[in-house]
Parts: sequence; structure tokens; C-alpha cells
Amino acid sequence: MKDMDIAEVSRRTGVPASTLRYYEEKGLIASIGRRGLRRLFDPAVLERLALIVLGRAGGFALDEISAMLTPDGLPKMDRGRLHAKANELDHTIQRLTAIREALRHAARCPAAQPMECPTFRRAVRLAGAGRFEVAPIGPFKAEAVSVTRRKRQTGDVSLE
Amino acid sequence: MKDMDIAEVSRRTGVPASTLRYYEEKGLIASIGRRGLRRLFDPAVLERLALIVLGRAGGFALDEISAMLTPDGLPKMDRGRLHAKANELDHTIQRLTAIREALRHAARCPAAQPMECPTFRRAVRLAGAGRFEVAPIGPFKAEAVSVTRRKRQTGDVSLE
DNA sequence: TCTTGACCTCAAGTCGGCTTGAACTCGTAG
DNA sequence: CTACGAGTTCAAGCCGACTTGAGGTCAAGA
Repeated sequence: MKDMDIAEVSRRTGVPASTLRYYEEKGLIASIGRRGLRRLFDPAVLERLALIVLGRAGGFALDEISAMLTPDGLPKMDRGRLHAKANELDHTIQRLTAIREALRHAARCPAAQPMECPTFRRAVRLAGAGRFEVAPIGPFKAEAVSVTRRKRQTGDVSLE
Repeated sequence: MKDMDIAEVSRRTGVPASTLRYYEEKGLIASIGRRGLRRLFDPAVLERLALIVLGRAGGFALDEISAMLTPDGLPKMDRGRLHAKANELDHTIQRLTAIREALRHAARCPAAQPMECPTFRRAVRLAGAGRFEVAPIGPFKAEAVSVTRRKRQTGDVSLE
């Protein structure tokens, strides 16, 4: 397969052209040349984009992702860091699982006030546990920053 | 226990005072009155905040959260919607799990180019699957919006 | 040759969730 | 009585990840 133009890359990855330009600007992908003004991409960019999309889906920031990718293949990251990232994800998963259980329980539980239900409270507690140590997903980025910027107060939500 | 001022609520929940004011402004919490200018909170706000924090940790937007909370206890949401939310979370969890496995595998696998490793490719595929149907976490909010705004191209990353 | 439409650049806008800063108000300890 | 410090308001700023819009370019088909 020959070089592709931006439209084709977009079509084949589902990533909008504007985003592709943005990624190029950020150094996440590179075009291998131009035809006139138009970017030309090597098909290998598809794999790279698959990895980028993967990372984004995992809640990683673009900066983190580019830190994991060499100009060509994958891990510029040592095994240790990869494992660390995996563990991060693991904590997130546990947290989300607890929340899911809380939700399911709330849907099932007869208690009028869910907070009076021990099971629910337990789920809430689990979900909250480690809240501030865990690598935050998405919207928590800002919060994580603020944690380092100004010392966070206590960090645990007491329920009485 | 008596009414608390904002500092105490903050201390006991770990939520910054500025955030508490912001939440009040958004109608997520309410103060029970004032002493002079100062807000007074009923201790019940602690539970409410626990739930809000829970929701945030689950990647829910503030709007969604307030849609789940009655002025007092929890679910204004019917069981169906709670289950739907739980399922949403479930998909997210599956996606994250696949990504975690991809990461772990990348750390372990001897293949120089991880994309040449079938196991890795499989994980990538799994992680990507349903990418655009699934309720997005955090940073994907914007993307989700854009999905509805302008029709997304194909939606699957082909690796040919 | 001319037109067209896909692509380009650059600056600015958007969105959510907060934080920050300036200027002000009070209850309370001294 | 007064000063202090914790609280208040309001507008503005910030961050990440993009999107949008205006105005420009250019390869290829009629």
C-alpha cells in the first residue's frame, strides 16, 4: 500500500483530520512528506494511531503517550514504567468496579435512603479509598495537579 | 453534631472550599443558612458529598450526578437508569482491562515491535472495540459530543 | 486553461471543572 | 474598640484536547 493522504488516514482510523494535524503538531505522528501542500502518510501511521487511540482510551494524556512511543514502534518505556502504568490502571479499574457495584446495589436495594444501607456504604467507602493516591482518569488531572500545588486537606471522606 | 462551616466540611471531605462554593452554585449541595456572610452546612452534606465524589470518581459529569440526586437522599434515578449507568461503567472497565493487559504484555513480550505480536494486537483490538458506543470517561466527553455533532467516519481502527 | 474541492495555516473558540485574585465583610479575641 | 483572620463575591484565568472559521493554495479533471 502506498502513501495515504489525510482523508484516508482519517477514514481508516476514525480520527478526524483536524485531530491528525493536531497530533502531528504535537509530535505524536509524522507525515513522510507532502504532495504540494498536502501531507502524505506512511501506512505505518495507522498502527501508531491505533496505539495512540489505545492510550487515550486508557485515560492517558497525550504527553504520557508520546513518552511511551519511540519514533517508530512502541515502548521507549522500560518494563518497569509499563508495569507502573498497568498498576495505575488496575487501581482505576478497582475503583470503577466498586462504583459499579454501588450503582447496581442502589438499583436493587430496598432501603429508601441508600446511605443507610451498609452494603452501599461499603461500596462508597471502597470507591473512595485511595482516591488521592491513584493516578486519576481524565477530569482528575486538574485535581491531581492541584494536589501537588497546594497541600490537600485530609483526603478521606468521613461519613459522620 | 451541629452546623459546620465551610472549613470543617472541607476538612472532613477533602473537598476544597472553593469547590464547595462551586458545587453550591451549581446546585449540587446547599448550605442550610448563614451566620453573617458565612455559610452553615448541615452534617448531612457530608454524605451527599461522599456521593458526589463517588460519582466524579466514576467519571460522571456534575450534571449527570445532580440528575441522580434528589434534594435529600439518593436515587431520583429509576432502577433502569442506574443499571444503565452501571453497564456503562462495565464497558469502561472491560476496555481498561484490555488496555492494562496490553501494557503488561508489552512489558513482558520479547517482540521488538509489539505490534508484530499477536497477543498485543489482540489486546489493542479489544481495547478499541466499542470505543465509540461506550460512554466515555473524562476526556472523552468532548469527543462524545463531537460524535453526535458531526457524524463520525468509520469508528474502527483498521490495522489492515 | 480554468474550476473545483480537498487540503492547508493560524488564530481563536469551546467545554468542564475548578482555581485564583482583588476587594470586601464580619464575628471574635485581646 | 479594634484588628485579625476566616469567610464572602465576582470576574477572570487555566488546562487539555480538540474544533472551527477565515482566507489561501494547488493537483487534477472537464
